[in-house]
Amino acid sequence: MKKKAGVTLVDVAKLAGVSVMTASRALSGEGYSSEETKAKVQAAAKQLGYIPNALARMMKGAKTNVIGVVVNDLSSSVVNCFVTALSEEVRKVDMDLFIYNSLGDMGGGKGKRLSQMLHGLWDGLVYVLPRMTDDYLETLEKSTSPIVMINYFRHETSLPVVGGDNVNGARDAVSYLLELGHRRIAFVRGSAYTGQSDLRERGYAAALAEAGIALDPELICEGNFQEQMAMEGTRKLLALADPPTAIFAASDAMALGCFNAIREKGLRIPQDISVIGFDDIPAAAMAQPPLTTLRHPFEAMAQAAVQELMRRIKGEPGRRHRIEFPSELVMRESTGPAPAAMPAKRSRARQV
Amino acid sequence: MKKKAGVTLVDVAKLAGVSVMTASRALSGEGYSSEETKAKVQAAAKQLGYIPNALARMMKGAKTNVIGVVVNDLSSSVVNCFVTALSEEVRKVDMDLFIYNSLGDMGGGKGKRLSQMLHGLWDGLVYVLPRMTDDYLETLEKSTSPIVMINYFRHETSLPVVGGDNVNGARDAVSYLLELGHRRIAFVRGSAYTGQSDLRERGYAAALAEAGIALDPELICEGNFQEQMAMEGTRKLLALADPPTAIFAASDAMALGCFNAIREKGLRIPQDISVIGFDDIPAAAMAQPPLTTLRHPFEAMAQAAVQELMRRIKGEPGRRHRIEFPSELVMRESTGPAPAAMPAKRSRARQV
DNA sequence: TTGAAAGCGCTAACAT
DNA sequence: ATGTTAGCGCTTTCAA
Repeated sequence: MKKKAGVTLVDVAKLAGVSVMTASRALSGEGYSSEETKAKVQAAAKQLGYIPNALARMMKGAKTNVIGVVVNDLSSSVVNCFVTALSEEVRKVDMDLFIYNSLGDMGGGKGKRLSQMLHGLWDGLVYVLPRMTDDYLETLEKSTSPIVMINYFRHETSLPVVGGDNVNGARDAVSYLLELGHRRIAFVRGSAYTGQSDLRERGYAAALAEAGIALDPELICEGNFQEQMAMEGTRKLLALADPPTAIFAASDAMALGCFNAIREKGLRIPQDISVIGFDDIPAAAMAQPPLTTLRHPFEAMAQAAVQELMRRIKGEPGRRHRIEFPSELVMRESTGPAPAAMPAKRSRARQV
Repeated sequence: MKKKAGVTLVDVAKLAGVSVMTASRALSGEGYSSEETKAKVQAAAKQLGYIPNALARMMKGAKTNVIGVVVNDLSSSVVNCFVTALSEEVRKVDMDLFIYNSLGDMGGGKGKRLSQMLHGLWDGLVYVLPRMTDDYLETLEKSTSPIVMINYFRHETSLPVVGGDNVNGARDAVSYLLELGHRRIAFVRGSAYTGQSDLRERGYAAALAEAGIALDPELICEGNFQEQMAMEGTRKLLALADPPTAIFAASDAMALGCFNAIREKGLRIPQDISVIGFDDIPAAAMAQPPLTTLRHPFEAMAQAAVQELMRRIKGEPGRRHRIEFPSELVMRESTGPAPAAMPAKRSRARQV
């Protein structure tokens, strides 16, 4: 296989009886060319089944008109929501979008390959909920390609970050539960990679502090943003001597895991126990009962990310280093008033 | 911006005091080069922060080592399962994988752009559950690039197709319900794009025919593979004078939609009504009750697709034109014996 | 309006 | 073990 089977512009030009350059112009519409030659060239192109080689075109102009999105875990609903929103935004600015699934491997192992792909193929990159080593982040910061991150709070970084307001979102969630009369409110953590879980926990602690309720370490349970682990954690929570009357899960997926553990025990949501999530993934609205949660403005965030990226691609200065979007409390049916407390429990709850 | 900011191999070679070619060899490890120069060049590359331009490299060898996956709807769980499985398979053969989300637009509108991207960037393409116009399919068939499709049955095609055995899977599903004593079995259709829904419906019809039960058009309801529409359809099904005792949904997502409508009516699954899905997406196992369904062997199918694609990329003849994988019945808790029939209904059911 | 030449960054093939 | 030449397919000069 010496030659790539494809038809090249040279072939088209030859058939049309013009120079390569003329053919190029006729097909791209850039520069001048008579209607006549244009028609002739287009006919030739069609006849030969000519398809321009994207690579070669990209090599010249520094622009590829492609934006890359890097994710670690495509099966995450949140990631999915962002990717879908980004796809639509990118289309609006007339670029193409390719998604690269690093399968959780960013910086370790073969991560090197990714950072190589990084170059030349894209005009810019969006990292969605990235999960990267510190080394990798450093490499990225040094890179000259335009980069924007979505929801990365693990470290301070010089890269632009578009994110939700996790602290205030979480505070709102917990305040809402407090208003409903809950006092024993559990928190299910997510994994630490993006730093979001920590912020949400901070909001949780802040709301409790404002209400004068001491933090009970028993009520904080480990999680990884996924259903399974939240289910296991909730089982333990429910087995506590003084179990919570409400659970704030750091993600909707985990909130749905809580649902399962709660039902398993024969308890009702929200009569016996309230559950509130974070993110507002599609499954939240479809759950039984529909899940109360905090909504990320996915579309707005995607738009901001793309705009910021385009600005950098065009060489304009970035507008802001960090863009935060407030999360909106979506009240559905998984939250309700705290159940009337039993005397024994009441006394224990008060002791704090 | 005349020059791309990036450091090129020329810069590295200059700094290291060697020729470009030597630098190339030292970095790639191909061909001979002394340890000394290798070290020198690598140091220079590191110092300058050199990143090879993927594009330029691709232009030479006809191979890009990239496989593209084209999907219409990334938010579909089934698509997601395939993409994830493909990502892993592709990694095993040491290629990279990029995902292109056509957002439902394949052949119409800007579809042209996609088919252009097709060229040069990829060594091969996998279309997952494609949703394309006939024109587009024809273009693809004429294309010289290696292409494999997953679960496309809409038309006969010369392209290799890796697919599940929809007819027999559906037949198994319905046979199972029949064994459980169900006689009024509804079917919720999916959208027609890939042709899978039709095949599943055929299996449904076949199983009923084998059991000597006539098809009741009232029991067949429209759907689009998604939760919402199945929910609406199920409401109508349940409002029927002689409602079904079991529902076979053409996808898990729809089966979960059925769940909602059933619960809404205060009915229990599976005591009052059984539900069976198709695909075995992750949410199926986590549902309440866990959903009985037909499992696609995602991993095996992804592997077959990648292997077939690699064979074509390497210029070897494709092994098979069409590779089918049987679906496996996964019995969970959403199916149970048919409820004892009421006299009135019994008689109607018998009339067929 | 068209054409010729140059070169993007890299590597295969052939020298040295 | 290293350097030189040439060329991938296209577009950006510049000249006609």
